[in-house]
Formats: sequence, structure tokens, C-alpha cells
Amino acid sequence: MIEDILLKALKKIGIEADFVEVEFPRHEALGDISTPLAMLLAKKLRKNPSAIADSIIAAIDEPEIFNSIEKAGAGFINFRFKPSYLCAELKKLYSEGTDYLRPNIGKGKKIQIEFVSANPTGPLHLGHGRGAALGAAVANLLSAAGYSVEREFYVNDAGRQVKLLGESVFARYKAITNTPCDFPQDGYRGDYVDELAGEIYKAQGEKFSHANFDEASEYFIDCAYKAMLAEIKKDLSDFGVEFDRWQSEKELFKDGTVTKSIDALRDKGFIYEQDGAVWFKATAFGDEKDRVLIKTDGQYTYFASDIAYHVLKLNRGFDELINIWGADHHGYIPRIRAVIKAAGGDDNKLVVLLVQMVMLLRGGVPVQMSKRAGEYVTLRDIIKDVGRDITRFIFLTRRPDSQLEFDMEAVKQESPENPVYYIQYAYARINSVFEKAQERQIPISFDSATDLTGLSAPEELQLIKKLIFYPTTFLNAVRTREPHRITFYLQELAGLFHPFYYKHRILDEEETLTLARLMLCACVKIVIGEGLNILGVSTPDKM
RNA sequence: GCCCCCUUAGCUCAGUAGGAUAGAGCACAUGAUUCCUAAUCAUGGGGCCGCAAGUUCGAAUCUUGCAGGGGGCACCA
Repeated sequence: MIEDILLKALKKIGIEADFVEVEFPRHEALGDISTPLAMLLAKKLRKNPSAIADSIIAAIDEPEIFNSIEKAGAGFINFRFKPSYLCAELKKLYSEGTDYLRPNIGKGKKIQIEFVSANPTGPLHLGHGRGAALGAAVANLLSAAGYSVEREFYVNDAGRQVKLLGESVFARYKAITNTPCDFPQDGYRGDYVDELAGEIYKAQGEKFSHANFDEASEYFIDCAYKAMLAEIKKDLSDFGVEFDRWQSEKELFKDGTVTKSIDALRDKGFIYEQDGAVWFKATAFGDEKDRVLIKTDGQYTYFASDIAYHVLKLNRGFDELINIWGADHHGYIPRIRAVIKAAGGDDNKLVVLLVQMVMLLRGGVPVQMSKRAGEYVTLRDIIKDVGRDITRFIFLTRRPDSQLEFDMEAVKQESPENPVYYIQYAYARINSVFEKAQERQIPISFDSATDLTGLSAPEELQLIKKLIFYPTTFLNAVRTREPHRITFYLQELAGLFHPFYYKHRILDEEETLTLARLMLCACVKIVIGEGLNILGVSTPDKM
């Protein structure tokens, strides 16, 4: 990679750096690839950028790679590759495949990524889908970069919300058995609650018809949240999102993790009692107020088990803990950081990626959702109506921290021209070319001796340059934990492939050129396949 | 009142460890298929980067203030 060459040159002139920025110049006439490095160093070294650029250029000795290296503008260094170098890199890409595309910067470091973690009290909605798409893509990204990644879903199966769900189902059950009781305030009113009650009635008959909730609670809560969790698992699986581990909150209470981690904090003096409640001294670690762990009624707060959960994760030896949260939880970050610091951990290990709200529209009109009335569009509805690939792609075309409008009509109307199809179509097209090649019995075999000198048209050279730039884009995406960089790269790559395809024949040329173009196509297919896999979007052979 | 995110083309959005003349898709207009997939390609119009000041060789990007939109400030989860 060109980054390595630059780093080597910097070292030669006595500058230590671990990252250099490389980009495509704004206009192709300026060069093939470019770096603003000299300008960035100018401030640090207190020298003028032009002089720094000169010394960097002088320190690069790679006649095999570059046709020219020029200083331009305010201090850019622009490089032009030798065609022979581009061809050699293309062959490397082809033969090394993912080894070429995935520079290993993770080196086996352990990262855990916790995402979705929706309460098992109802079906997933679109916002969960956004978290799921992002989390899965970030996990794929990190794992491709050589990190050892664990995907975890934290199940809130203890506490008030699942109890409320059980109570709601119980009330519906009682209605079926004609022994009505009051529906809980703030209870869950979706159709699924009635369905659950119906199923329980089918299985248990009148067994609980004269019970009150306290007598039946364990059964109803258990039944209800487990059914919902199964639904959630199925929805995620249909969305193409898998987890390695499901951590139960209830287990943390059962096995003593909660009391143990609170005791540990108490030993360090960060726990105190006041007004009949037990508090954590979060203000000692930068939070704006202390937080309650055990309420005056003796109940643990959600935060108590969250302490246990994060301490447990820390102790499991991860180098980094990524949490993907809805933006409405942002106020929660300081107290979790406080917990980690109080427990003696390094809070830099915690990386919280906030996902902003999704506004669901239908033909420009906001879709009203009311959890109370049980009216809302579920993720499952969206997958069925819009499709999985489009849905995931849309989420990964936006920065996570900006609000997103998801218009079900617009997204579908765009359909034939949809960017996701544009990319997939390039993939399918290439596949079809290879099928045709096989039909025509063109002997397809590439190796290091394949003659690529015929690839000289601007469309071909641009494609090659884009292809061998993939690792740079990939590393930037990994570094920032931003999969959408891959999305935009793929659109650009497909945007170079289609014009190439339109302008040039692949199979009707003389054999050397045909083979060269086939090899180019093969590489485009490899890179698009790699990128779409990371995004979790399918790679159809035919469209 | 305090805190966080957002504001870029008609629409949806990229671009921010400060860099060259600010990009893409959609929509709109015109044109291209006897030929490997037209879900494609070519050409065109489109912009006080919310407003104002500051930092400097240079600001969509950093700082401050203001305006608009969203979210958060519980012994709820």
C-alpha cells in the first residue's frame, strides 16, 4: 500500500507517524493518488509545506511504482502510477483475495460488540433494525480486520418491563376466561399480547382463571418474554443478523454477579446509603449526580444490573467494549464510564456508538406509532414490504449519528434505480459474463503471467486504481467504525464498472485482451462481493 | 434552565485528526440497445455548506454566539 511507502519515507527523514492520509485527487488530471501529508506536518514541524513535500519526495525511491511524483497546490504530493505497477497489483489482488483486501490491524485483539438488546416485551421496530444493521456491519468490519469479535445481545429478562408484559398477558387471559381483571396501567396493548394469552389459554385452559396475578406471575412472565425473545431471534435471523452470545439479566441476579459487583464497589467506598436507598457515587467519576442502585422499596434499579453487566464484560478480558445504543440513552454514558473507572477499569475501552432515531414515513407522511394503542410498524413488516437488502443498505448509507427518514413508499419507488441494485447488478452482470465465457469455451485461467498490458483505456485504469484503493477505504472504515464508508466506495466502484462495461466488449476481443478484461472483471466481483458481505447485503448471481 | 445530535442542490444524503474549482443518488430535460443482462450508458441545468463573528497561509470541517429540528436531563426501563 502507498501508505507504507509514505511511512517509510517519513522514517527516512526522521519523522515518526503511524498513520498517513491518502486520497483520490479531486481531478484526475492532478494525479492518480494524493496526500496532504506535507501540509499536515507543516504546523507540527514549523516548516513550510513546500519544503517538507520536497524532502518527502526526495526520500521516496520507488522507480518501479511511480511514473511521477509532483508537488502541487499548497503542498499536496501527487503520484502517478506506472501501468505495470497497476497490473501487478491487480494480479496480487486476484491471487491473494481477502488477504489483500483485509490488512490485519486487529491482530487477534478481543472486541465485544453489544447491540440491539431490545426489551423482550414486543416485536422489533425499525429503530432496532438500524442498530442491528450497524452492529452487524461493524462486527463484520472488525472481524475482517483481524479482531476477534464477539456479538452479544443483552436480554432484559428481569425487572418491571417483563413483569408488565406478563401482567398484560394475564389480563387478556382473564378476559378470555370471563374472569376479567383490570388491565395494568402502562401495560402492553399490541395484538401479540392477545395472541399470547390465547396460546396460554389453549395450553392451560381454565387453570389460572381464578388465580390472581401474584399466584400466576412467574408462569405468565416467563411464558410471555420467552415467546417474545423467540420472535426477536427469528426477526434478527430473517434480517441476517446473528449473535454469539445472549446474556440474561436475570442470570446476573441469580448467580450473584449483581451483589458481588456492588459489594466490590462498596469495599472501595463508592456505595452509600441515604434516604433509605443505596447509592453509587457516580459524581466521584465525572457523572453529574449520584445514582440509585436499590430503591427504598428494596427493588434494584436497572442501573444495578447494568453495573454488574459491564463489570462482567470487563472481567471477561476484552480489549474494547462497543455498545450500540439509541441516541435517547446518551445521558447514560457518563454513569457507565463512572462504573468502569470505579471498578478500576480503563474507560477508554468503552466505545459507545449512538444511533439516532428513525422517522418512518409513508409517501411523505409520518407513520403514527403508539405503543400504548399497540399500533406500530414492525421490522418484520418492513422486511416483508421493502425487502431486507434495501432496508439494510439504507441504514448503512447514512451516518449513524444523523436522524434518518425512512419513507417506505419512496424507498420502494426508487426501486429499479436503487443504489443497492446498482451495485448488485454490477456483480450479477460480471457473473453473467463469466457464464457466457464458459458457454463459448473461452479458457479462463489467470496467473502471474497473464498479460494485462492491454488494459490501457481510461475506464480500465480508473477501475484498477479504485480496486487497489479498497484496502485504504477499508482501514478508514475500521478505524472510525463507520461501515457507511464501504457503502459509498461500492457505489463509486459500480459507477466505474458500468460505463466500462458499456463502452468495451469483453468476450469479443482477441484472446489476450479478453482474458485481461475477464481478470479485471473477476477482481471487481471479488471486491464488490467482499464489500457487500461486510454490509450484510446479498450478492445475487442473477437479477 | 442544562446536556447531546442534526442543519450541504427541489428531495434523500456523503464529504469533518482543517486542504486543490464542494460531491452522489433520486427527481427533471434530451439522447443511446441488430452486439457479453437497458436494474445500464451519455449530456445538461441546478449551491450565501442554517446565520454571524473568531482562530490561520487556508474553514462545510475547529472555537464562540444565535436560529430551526430531534433527543435526553427519575428511587422508569
